[in-house]
Amino acid sequence: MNIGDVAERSGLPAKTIRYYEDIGLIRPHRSANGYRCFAETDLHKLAFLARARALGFTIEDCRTLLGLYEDETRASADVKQLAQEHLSIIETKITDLQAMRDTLTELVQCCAGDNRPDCPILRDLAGESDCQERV
Amino acid sequence: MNIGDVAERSGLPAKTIRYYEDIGLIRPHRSANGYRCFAETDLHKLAFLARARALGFTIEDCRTLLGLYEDETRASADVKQLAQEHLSIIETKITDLQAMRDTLTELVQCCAGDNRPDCPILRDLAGESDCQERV
DNA sequence: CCTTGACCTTCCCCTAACTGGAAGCCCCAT
DNA sequence: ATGGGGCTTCCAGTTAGGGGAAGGTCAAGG
Repeated sequence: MNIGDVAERSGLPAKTIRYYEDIGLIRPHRSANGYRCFAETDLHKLAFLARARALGFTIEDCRTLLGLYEDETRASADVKQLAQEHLSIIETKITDLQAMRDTLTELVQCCAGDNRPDCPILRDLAGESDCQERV
Repeated sequence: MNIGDVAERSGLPAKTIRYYEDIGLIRPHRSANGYRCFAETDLHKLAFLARARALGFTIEDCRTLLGLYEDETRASADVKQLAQEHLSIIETKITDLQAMRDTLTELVQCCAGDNRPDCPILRDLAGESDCQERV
């Protein structure tokens, strides 16, 4: 398979696949003409990577996960721990974003949104918090 | 004030403050010795930026917000719209992260986490989804 | 046989928002 | 005058690729 084929079948852009080779996540063979030549196992790895990335794992996590996947003597505890650490990072991000969302929602609700300059959002950013004197 | 003072009072690292000058968000004066010399208004702007950044606004949003803040003829509708657009970006991120969290949580729960190699997390990533045959 | 277009290659620069570090000047205290 | 801390600029690196240029390759059509 050429890169275009695996790109289509894995759902990853060709650029991304070249990048993954660059950083050593995959090692496709080369044809006589210099083209990358992908085997089924390469495609399988790329699909693995695409799923792991879609779950938000970093590239380095993906490298570790691939290594564990190929290591028949792995302990599932190692995989689980990696996933749990990633999970807690995600939960932190969710919490942070929810705090932003809550504050922003309140500010937006307080803002008239008309053609006058008076704006509680700007007042809040400027440190003169009011916005209906929230307790 | 020197940069160390405004750094402490604004809560922003000196590096960040220099960066903000670099990209034109602030324009502190210079003392005879070449040191940046910050006025109260500069400190005020930095605090404004720090709050806007903490709410997740991009630097370019911050630039716009600062401009609106200093424009006495602004319409609060412009501020509100910017905030609403940002809010919807945040909500999208939250939704995406929650989907990741839900999937990961399920996978982690299915994984024994012992010293055996069998692992539903890796099976899922490899495309052989099982994990208690979720409907 | 030649050309055209699609595909492939490498290479380099660009992103956001900083952070780290090196080399060197300035100021104050001892 | 010397030591330490603070200040300056500049360069490089971070994540995970994306955009695009310059050029090689292949199959089909005229």
